[in-house]
Amino acid sequence: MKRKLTLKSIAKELGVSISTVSKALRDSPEISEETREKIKAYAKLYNYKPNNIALSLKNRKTNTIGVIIPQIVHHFFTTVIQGIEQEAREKNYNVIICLSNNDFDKEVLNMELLANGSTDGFILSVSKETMLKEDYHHLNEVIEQGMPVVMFDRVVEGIQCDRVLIDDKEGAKKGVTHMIRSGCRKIGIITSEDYVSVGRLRTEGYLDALDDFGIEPDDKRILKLDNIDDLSDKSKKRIEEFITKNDLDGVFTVNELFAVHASRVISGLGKKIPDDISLVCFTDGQLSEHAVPSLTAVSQHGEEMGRKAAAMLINKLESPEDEEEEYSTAYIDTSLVERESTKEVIKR
Amino acid sequence: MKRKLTLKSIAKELGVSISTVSKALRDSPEISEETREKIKAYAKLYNYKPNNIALSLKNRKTNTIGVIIPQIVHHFFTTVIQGIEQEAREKNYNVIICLSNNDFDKEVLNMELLANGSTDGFILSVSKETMLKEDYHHLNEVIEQGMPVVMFDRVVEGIQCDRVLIDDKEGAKKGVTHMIRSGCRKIGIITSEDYVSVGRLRTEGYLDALDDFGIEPDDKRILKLDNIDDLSDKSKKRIEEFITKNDLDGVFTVNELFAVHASRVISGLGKKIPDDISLVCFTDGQLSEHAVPSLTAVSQHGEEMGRKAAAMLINKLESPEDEEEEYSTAYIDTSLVERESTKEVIKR
DNA sequence: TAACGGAACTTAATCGATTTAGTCTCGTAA
DNA sequence: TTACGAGACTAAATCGATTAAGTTCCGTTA
Repeated sequence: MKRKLTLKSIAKELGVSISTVSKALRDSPEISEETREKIKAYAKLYNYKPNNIALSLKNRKTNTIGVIIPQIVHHFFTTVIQGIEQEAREKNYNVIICLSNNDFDKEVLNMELLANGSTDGFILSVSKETMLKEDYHHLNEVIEQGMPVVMFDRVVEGIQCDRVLIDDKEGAKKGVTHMIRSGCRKIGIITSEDYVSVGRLRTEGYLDALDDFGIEPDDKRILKLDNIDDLSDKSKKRIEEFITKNDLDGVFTVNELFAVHASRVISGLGKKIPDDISLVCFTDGQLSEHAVPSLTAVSQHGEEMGRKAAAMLINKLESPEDEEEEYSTAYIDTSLVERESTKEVIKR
Repeated sequence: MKRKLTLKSIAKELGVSISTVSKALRDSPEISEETREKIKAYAKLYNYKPNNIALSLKNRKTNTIGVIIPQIVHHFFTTVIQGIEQEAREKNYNVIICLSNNDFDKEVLNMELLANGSTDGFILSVSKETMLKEDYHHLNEVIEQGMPVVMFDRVVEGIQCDRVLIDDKEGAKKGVTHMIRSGCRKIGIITSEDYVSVGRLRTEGYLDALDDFGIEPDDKRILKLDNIDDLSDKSKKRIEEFITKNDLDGVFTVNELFAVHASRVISGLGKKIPDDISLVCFTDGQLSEHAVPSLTAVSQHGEEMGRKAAAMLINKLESPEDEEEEYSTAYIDTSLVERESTKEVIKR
C-alpha cells in the first residue's frame, strides 16, 4: 500500500522545509527558480494532491454543499439533484446528500451532523412532518451559525434564506387553460389538502384558469387527497368514485400518479382519452412520457431548479461576509408538454 | 452571528487547559469529578459539538462514503442510493454522491477529487464509457492508496474489490420460465449488445429457461439494442419491426422502457396482452407498476443491493488493517412480481 | 526528613496544509 | 570596515481536535 504524499514527505525527500515546498507549489516568488522547478517536478512525478481535509480545516471552508431532501426515489427530486450536482461541480463544490424520509427527527439529525464542519451551507426541501410541526429550530440554528440555506419546492415562511420555487399556480393555470382552449368546459381537478403548499397553489391556478374563461367553479369537481407522494388504496378508490360520479370532459391532476390512475379509470369506463375526457398532469416524468396514452404534462424543470438553488447558495457562500444580508425568491417557469391525452387547441 | 464553540473557547472561558476540556468531555478519570461536571454542564448548555473536519484530520478517517454512479435520474440507482444511505446512517457514515453521467473523464475526476481525503472508500457502478475503454487506472490508484472499493451492478473484472451483483441470469430465467409455464412457447427477448454485462447475462438466463423446457432458441427472436439506458427513435423502430415481423406469444425485455414500448406496439397491432402476447420485463419500477396493463416484472431489490454494498464497504473500513485481504462477490436475489401482463401458470 | 506515588492538571506533539515572522548569507554602498 | 537590504530559506503559529509526556502539589511511608 502506497501512502499518500504530503508536503512533509516531499520536504524530507528533497531536503528542504515544508514551507518551501508549499510555497514552491503555489508559485511563490520567494523560492528560487531552481528549487521551485525541482519541487514541482517531484510533485508532478508522484502525483501530489493536497489533502482536502487539511485545507478545509485551515481555510474553515469545506467547499461542500449539504442537500437534504425528503426522498430520493422520486423523479422530480432526482432531476433537482442532477441540477445541483452540475452547478456545484462546475464551481468546484462537492455535494453531500442526506434523506429525511419525510421524518422530522431525521431531518434535524442530518442537519446537525452536517453542520459540524462538514458543509458550508444547505439546500433543502423540508419534510412533510416538519411542515406540519412548524418547528424550524434546526434551520434557524445553522443560519445563526452563519451557514446559508436555500430552500426549494417545499419551503416555509419566516426563515432567513433564499428560496427557489416552481411557479405552481401559473403552471396549473397553463395546463387547465390548454384544456379549456381545446374545448373542455367541465374540468375536474385531483389535488391535495391545502396544507401542502404545492397542492394549494396548483388548485388556485386551476380556479384562476376557470375564472379567466368565465367558467363557474364547482366544489364537486375538486378532489383533495391527503397524500401527494404516493397513491394509497384509499386514494385510488376516491379517484374512481370522483371520475365515475362526475360528468367531466377534462381532468387536471397535481401529479403523475393521480393522472395515471385517472387514465386507467377513464379507460375502464369505456371512455376515450382525449376524445371524451382530456387529461393533463403536473410533473413531466417517466410516467407521463411513457403512459398509454402519453400524458400532456406541466414540466417543472427540476434540473434548472437545482442549478438555480446551487447558484444562489454558492453566491451567498462566496460573497463577502460583511455584505448586507438580502434574501430573494426565484421562480422557475413551467412549460406545457403536449402529448396524446389532450386535443388540439381550437383555432378561431 | 454566533461563532461555533471550540475546545479552546471553552477552556478559555472556564480557565482550564484545552486538554482538560477534551478529557473531561470524554470522561477521562484523570479529571476530577468537580471539574468534569463543570465542563460538561457548560458544553451542554452551549451545545458543544466537536468539529468533524478536525476529527477527520486527526483520526485520518472521514466516516464518509463516496458513491459514484452513472446517472441519478434513474429509478434503480435511486433505490440503491436509498439503501446505501440507510445502512450508512445507521453506522454513522455520511454519503457523498457524484455523478459520472456515463462519462469516463468525469468518473476519473470525481474519484480523484474525493480520494484526496474526502472519503474513506467508494461504492461505484462504472460508467458505460469506462467499460468500453477498459481503463481502470483510477480504481487501481485509490485501491493502491488503501481505500476500499465496492462495485455494484455494472462491475468489471480484475479489480481488487468487493462486488454486489443482481443475479441477472437467474432473474431473467425466472421471468421467462414464468411465461413458459403460463403457456408461451414463442418467446422473444429485447436485450442489449453483449458488452453490457447485464444485457449479456439476462440473455443467457433467457436461453437457459428455453433450454430447460426443451424449446429451441431462434436468433430471429433475439433483438439486441445498443443502448440500455434510454429509448432512442432508432430503438423504437427496431422494437416495432421486431414485434411486427415475428410470430411471438411472449416477450421478455431487459428493462422497463423496452417493455413499455413493446406494450404500445402490441396494442397498436390490435393484439391483447396477455391473451395474445405475454410481456415480462426486468426492473420493477414505477413504469411496470403503473403501466396499463401493469407489467409482470423481475424485481431487482435495489435497496437491498445498496445496503449490502454499504455494509461490505464499512466492514472493510472497520476491519483491522493487517487482516488478510479477501474480496467477495455478493448476489442479490431477484423476485418475480406478477401483474396484468402475464397469464396464470397452468397447473397440471 | 527525604523520597515515593498518585491525583489533577498542563504542555506539547500530531494530523496536513498555509502563512507570517524570523534567520542567514551575500553583495554593494557609505 | 560596517551596515543595509535583497534573496532564499526555515521556524513557528494556526485551523480544532486528541493524547502521550511532562509538571505540580500533597499525603504517606521508611
